[in-house]
Amino acid sequence: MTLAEDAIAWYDANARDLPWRQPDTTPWGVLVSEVMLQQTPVVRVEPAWHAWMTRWPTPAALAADPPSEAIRMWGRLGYPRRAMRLHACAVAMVERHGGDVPSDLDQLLALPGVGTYTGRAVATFAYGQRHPVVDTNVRRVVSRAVEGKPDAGPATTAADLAAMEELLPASPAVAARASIAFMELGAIVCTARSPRCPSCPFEKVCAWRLDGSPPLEGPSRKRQTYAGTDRQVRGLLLEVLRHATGPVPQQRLDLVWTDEVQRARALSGLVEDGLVEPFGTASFVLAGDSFEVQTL
DNA sequence: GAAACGTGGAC
DNA sequence: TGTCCAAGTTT
Repeated sequence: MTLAEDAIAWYDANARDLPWRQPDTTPWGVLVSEVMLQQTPVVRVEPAWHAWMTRWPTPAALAADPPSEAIRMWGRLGYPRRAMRLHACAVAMVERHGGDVPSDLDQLLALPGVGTYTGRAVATFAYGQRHPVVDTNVRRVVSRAVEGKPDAGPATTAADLAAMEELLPASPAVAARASIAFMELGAIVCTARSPRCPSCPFEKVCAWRLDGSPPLEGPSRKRQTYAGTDRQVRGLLLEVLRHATGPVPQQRLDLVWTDEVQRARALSGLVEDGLVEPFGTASFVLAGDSFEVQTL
């Protein structure tokens, strides 16, 4: 048995029943799920995906609404630029591809918000093509099982794709199955913390396991703390704008953060990013919001 | 290639 | 309680 075959057998018996994996899911549904899942856990994506697909069953439906509605619908999934790019992506698909999600990898990669992972994921899972699909789960599984390292180092796209290519069966359909199986394995068994090795189909062949599961050595790279960052301030500002039923006066936004310099920087950042627009002289709205001018 | 970019749950 | 982590992309 190859690693891919083991993984597929395990997947067939243990895969989660996720809505975007249903056979009747459209390529658009797959694309939406992939974008929502970028850095966001499955449990938070599921309800958001259902709501999104109900409101906008096609790219054309989303493209017909302003980006502000996409940003609102995104809610608290995080990284709201993804909502904006998904909207831009829908507009681009209407313009370039007649409202269809393209099946060609290069055309996918040319869309806003679609990078190396997402493009290959859609080409593979929505269209059944044969491409290595490498996300953080796959990188960790390959790193441990094949290379014997406790965890994947920094992403090296070309090398990561080549490593996964080595493990991929020849048949496109089976290769797609292998990719989703590796991802699922990394998500629920070969996890970053406390991997469930006794439940792993690779337990007897995993290079890391055979080496005694050595821990990661050296100090872990420091992560940026969230509290007090511009990101937090942007989040607070956007939260107010999402709930707005009209233009939000500057004075209202001033309440979310006391540091004026940082507050101004965060707001101008949101405007530069295209998430927020000035409205009149001293108010702001989500990009694309068109409120009636208030009359006294 | 590093840094920026949200949010919430688990340990 | 604070750190770590979650199907990445863009600049």
